[in-house]
Amino acid sequence: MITDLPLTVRYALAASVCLAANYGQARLSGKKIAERTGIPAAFLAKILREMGRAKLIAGERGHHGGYQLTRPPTDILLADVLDAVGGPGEPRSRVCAMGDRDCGGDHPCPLHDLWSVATAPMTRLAETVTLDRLVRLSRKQQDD
Amino acid sequence: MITDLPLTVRYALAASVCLAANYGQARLSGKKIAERTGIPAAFLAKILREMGRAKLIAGERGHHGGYQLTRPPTDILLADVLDAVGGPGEPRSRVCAMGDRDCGGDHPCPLHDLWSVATAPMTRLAETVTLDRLVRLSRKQQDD
DNA sequence: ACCTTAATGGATGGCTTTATCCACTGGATA
DNA sequence: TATCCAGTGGATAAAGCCATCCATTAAGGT
Repeated sequence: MITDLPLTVRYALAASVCLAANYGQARLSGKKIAERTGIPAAFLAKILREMGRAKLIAGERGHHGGYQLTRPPTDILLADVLDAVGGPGEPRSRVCAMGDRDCGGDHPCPLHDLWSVATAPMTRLAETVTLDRLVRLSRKQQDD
Repeated sequence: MITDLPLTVRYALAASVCLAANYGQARLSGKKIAERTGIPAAFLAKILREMGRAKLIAGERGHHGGYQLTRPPTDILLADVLDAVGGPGEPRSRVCAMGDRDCGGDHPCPLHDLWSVATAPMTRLAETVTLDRLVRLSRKQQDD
């Protein structure tokens, strides 16, 4: 319910993992990524462009063109992917869990502390888990 | 970033706490709630209607009309407020953190377990914290 | 050179969210 | 009963998100 991510973000994550699993090998075309992930190709293309602008991936055109991660998957955090498609300068980040505009510091809203604690694991997840780890997890899951 | 709630939800929470703080006293008009919370009055009215349809609050018209909680604040969970304005039948709840449509059970996405664990505290918060508790927290915060 | 492949940029459309406004209804008071 | 107050319902509109399409650009292969 609350824990849903925008589609754009989820697609970006799926595409990143796909590229991470392929790291070191030949480039992956947008079409291939779309096939493997099931993401609508046209929309994926747009998301890949955003990730390219954020220097997270690099696209090469032409015959053996396609996309590649610009850094090894061990160096890319989920937060990097999130920033690439969500930010920078997201609309609501500075506003607290309740409507309060000047929440924080002097006049925290009643939810403030509870919320911070409850959301910390998610933030921490994004800031510590690498693409490499997701790839390894996905390989492990295919074994059973 | 990811931990943001839709404005509608945050306004609903703020209004609920406002009404909870007033529980047992005279009804609160939409205008008063708007003043106290800083929420745009017209938009708040719409949200209050939704909460009314969900039987969370009851509106009375006329001279001393206004809104009241239908149950004591000790009986209302944050999840109740969330459901009132968000649900039932939210769009994406059934889809996992990555794009995977048939994530879960047999073929969980690589993020599945990590995500479940990381989001559990938020879900738990919503399902255990009452409006009464928020009111008591806010009173406490005014003491300093 | 020409054709194919494939990324890139921008235009477009539909849907949802955010927000406002108006007409109507119901209750209280004078 | 006239009038004011205040919730209710629906129409409307602007902004953002989801998604598609097309023209352009660049690189390889023939």
